[in-house]
Amino acid sequence: MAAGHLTLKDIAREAGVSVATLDRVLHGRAGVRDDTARRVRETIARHGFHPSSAAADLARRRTSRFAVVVPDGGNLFMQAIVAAVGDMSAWLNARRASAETIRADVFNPAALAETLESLAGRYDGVAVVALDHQSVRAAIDDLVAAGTHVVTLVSDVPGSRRHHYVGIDNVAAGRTAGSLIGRFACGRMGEVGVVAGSQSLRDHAERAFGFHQVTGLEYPNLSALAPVEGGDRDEANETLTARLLADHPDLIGLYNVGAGTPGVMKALADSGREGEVVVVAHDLTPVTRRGLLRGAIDAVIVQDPGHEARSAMRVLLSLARREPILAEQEKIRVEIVMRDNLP
Amino acid sequence: MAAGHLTLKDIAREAGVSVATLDRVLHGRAGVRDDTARRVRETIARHGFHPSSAAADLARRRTSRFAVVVPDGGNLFMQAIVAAVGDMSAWLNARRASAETIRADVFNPAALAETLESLAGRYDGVAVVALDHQSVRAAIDDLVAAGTHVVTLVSDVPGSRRHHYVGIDNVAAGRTAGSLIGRFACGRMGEVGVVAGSQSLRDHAERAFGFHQVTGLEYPNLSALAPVEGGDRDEANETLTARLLADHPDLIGLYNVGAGTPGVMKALADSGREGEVVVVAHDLTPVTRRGLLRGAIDAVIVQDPGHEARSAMRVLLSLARREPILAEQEKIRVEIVMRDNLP
DNA sequence: CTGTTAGCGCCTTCAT
DNA sequence: ATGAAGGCGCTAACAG
Repeated sequence: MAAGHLTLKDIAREAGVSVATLDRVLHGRAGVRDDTARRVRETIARHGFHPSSAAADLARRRTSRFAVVVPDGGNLFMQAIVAAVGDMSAWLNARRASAETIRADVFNPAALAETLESLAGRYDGVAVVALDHQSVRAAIDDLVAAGTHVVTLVSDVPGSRRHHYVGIDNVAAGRTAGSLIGRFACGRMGEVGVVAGSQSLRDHAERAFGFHQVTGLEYPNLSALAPVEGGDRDEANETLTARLLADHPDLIGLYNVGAGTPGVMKALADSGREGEVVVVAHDLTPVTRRGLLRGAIDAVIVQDPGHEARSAMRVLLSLARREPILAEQEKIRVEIVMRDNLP
Repeated sequence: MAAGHLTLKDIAREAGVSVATLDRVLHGRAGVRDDTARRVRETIARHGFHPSSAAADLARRRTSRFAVVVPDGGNLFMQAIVAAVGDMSAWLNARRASAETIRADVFNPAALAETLESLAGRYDGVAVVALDHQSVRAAIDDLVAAGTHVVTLVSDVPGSRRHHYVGIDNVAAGRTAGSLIGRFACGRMGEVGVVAGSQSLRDHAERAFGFHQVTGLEYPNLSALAPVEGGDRDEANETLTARLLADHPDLIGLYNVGAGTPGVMKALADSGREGEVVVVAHDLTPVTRRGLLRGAIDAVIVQDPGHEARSAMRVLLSLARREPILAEQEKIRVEIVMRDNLP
């Protein structure tokens, strides 16, 4: 490991070829005789040579335009994603890349698909908070076919040809919520309410599935109710939760699968049963944060929106530059946050 | 946000100066009249201009050598850090930088200090798993004074002049462990054993502190015992844990603060009380992973060694390049891992 | 105080 | 199938 890093020229000279040939080998381009290529590769390997990414980027003079498609009228979580993307503009700019966020009606498959279609050709990469639906899947496949790199963000579209999914394993998140409520219930007998945004959102459905899986199999003392859907809206969630509490006097747990936690907490507080009911919710917001601190919420399942936004941008950039992506680094974890490990 | 990114030349022309002057302003170097500088800065801001980092890196032709100082005979966690550093070599190499790992006797302040001293001048940056001790602190300060960038890794030395700490808030980690055991104990009355590596390791001491803080204040049903020290060794921990279990028939919880979890689990299994005692440990290893899966361990507090190693390298590189570091991105979280969110 | 200019290491035509 | 040579945008001498 000496000083003065080696350069293309050094390796070329040692391999007895020109830098052009070396470059061809380095990038697997055609036009090199097999044995020449072999000899060159051997020299590269022997020195553990890696071309300077700075020089490569400079010479390639490639610029990339990315789009981030998020729900319009998004909740705090989505706003955090948008903000994080904005915070990366300087970073992207220094790398001759840029990102724009685009609002779309994510609850409307046709509209979302149309928005995606309209992006073809105008962007080198697209990150999209997607709805898992036929037409959306088709739109994603079309984009990919047109040469655009696509990553799904937060909510995946597994059947599609998207290059990468940036987000958590939502079934695992739901299972985690189930275990948490199961443990915190301490063997008490009772029912557990599940409030979701919409079961047609893949992430919500998967969370609810994981949740029921664990409570059903491992906590016979608990009976998890079928999810009610409030569209992630505070008022709807408040009404639904109030009804849940009224209808089930022995409700001992609440799992809020999506956004709209303020509504759930409001109804719980109004019922006077705050503290008696074990509550698990998703995502850190001022409301969930306060809920944790005063003991009204027992745990929050978190996926860091900043991590996700940055990961999406890094992945799109790597795809554009044809660099390998570090899987380990890009994996988004299901985090459990309690009062004591609040970030 | 049009296409063809702007360049130094463009901005210089528009501001009516040469690229040299622009460069001076851009890097806050002296030799520019105030009003010229102001005018130039205005032009830069108006265009949201960011110089191409690729071109800058290339022109600067700077190479950096980093050292990562880790405990010799390290445990699995330390091995993971070393492995992660190794995995970054290609990445670093492409950026004209390199990292070597150096073993040191971390439990011996004098030896560690001496190792650190010996690094002065030979490296541009040092990441060190430090022992919080006078002589180590002095060695760090000397390194910094000599112009070497220093980041502490995993265990901090707060009084020192290190540029950055890469690691978790260990008091918070201890509190989290306390809350977890408190909740999982479900109000049962009893004692909780605390096994540490050494109270003279700052991270262990802080975790134990946070743990006692929470159990003492919020779980009157629990009485946390004073920490016993097994030096992170399996055999010692096994002996200590066996004694703990024998001496305290009403022990209902165990918190293993450091490494050596295999010893603790062995003793617990042998006592036949596995499953009755709530167990919280640190770090994911094959043993803690298996413990979680079969229910012998209730939760594991995790700091991702891969994240930490990468963060340390990124921070050292940013320091060397005089780039700002993204605090939000470099913050290491206290993660709670249960069976269901095992990564 | 300000401007000119020669590279940095690689990629990419264009010749051969 | 291979080589030669001109940039890419920025930095750092060196002039003025």
